[in-house]
Amino acid sequence: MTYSPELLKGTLKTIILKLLADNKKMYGYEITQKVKELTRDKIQITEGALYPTLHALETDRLVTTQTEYIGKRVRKYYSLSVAGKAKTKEKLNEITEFINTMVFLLDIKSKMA
Amino acid sequence: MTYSPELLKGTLKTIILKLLADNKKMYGYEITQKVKELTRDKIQITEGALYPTLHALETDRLVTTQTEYIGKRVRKYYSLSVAGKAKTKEKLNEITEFINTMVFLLDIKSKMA
DNA sequence: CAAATATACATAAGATTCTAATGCATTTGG
DNA sequence: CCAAATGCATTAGAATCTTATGTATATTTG
Repeated sequence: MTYSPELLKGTLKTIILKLLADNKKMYGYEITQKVKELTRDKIQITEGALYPTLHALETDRLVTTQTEYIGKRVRKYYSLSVAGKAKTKEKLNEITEFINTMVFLLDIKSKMA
Repeated sequence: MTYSPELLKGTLKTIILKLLADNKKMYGYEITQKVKELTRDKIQITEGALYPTLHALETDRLVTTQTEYIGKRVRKYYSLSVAGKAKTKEKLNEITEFINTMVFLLDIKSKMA
């Protein structure tokens, strides 16, 4: 990871929810690869963080799952529930506000449009 | 705190360094009040997080300290060392890159300059 | 003027959330 | 054929917070 890993803390759940909102259904390994690809290797989700988080989302009924077999190998797909979609909006609003606050507080110049 | 507290994790050291870069010398309580004021109460630094972090910065020689007495009450001022100034730049670059990555990944509309 | 609030430092227990390590099994590519 | 990739999962330990507690002085307010 390029960043100090502690910066990522608290953002993982939101990242997963956002990806599921955009992609309807994804499995764990696919999520790690998608994040790696989208961030050009800058964010690498570790399995020790990913799976417990996915299980927590399931426990909280924010996602539903369906297991498929690709040959003999299992693949567990995750999809947002209705509650999950609401939670995603909530989390995205929260992180947006947080980022705006940090940008102001730290006087960050962005390269973005 | 308005945000989920876990979002703040990893940002505290950078916030403190940035304030010290802008203000030459500050004491602990002053830092908490300045952050509260600048973020309109959205970020409240707790003492349990603040003082250990200040002590860690001192241990790492990123800040120097001087103690003053206001009447009988002690006040411990912190100032950036040369190494601390370099570290501040480093940390600000890191968090800037991180925020840019998150903005892209989560498709956030930011208010960045 | 007494009591509440604010100022100012500090530490400790416990919660949360991650990384690193480990484990198991299947599939693909050179 | 065998190393790397795919795919799931758990656990020990690290890092970084919150909440609670402790101590003391100064100021504001009813």
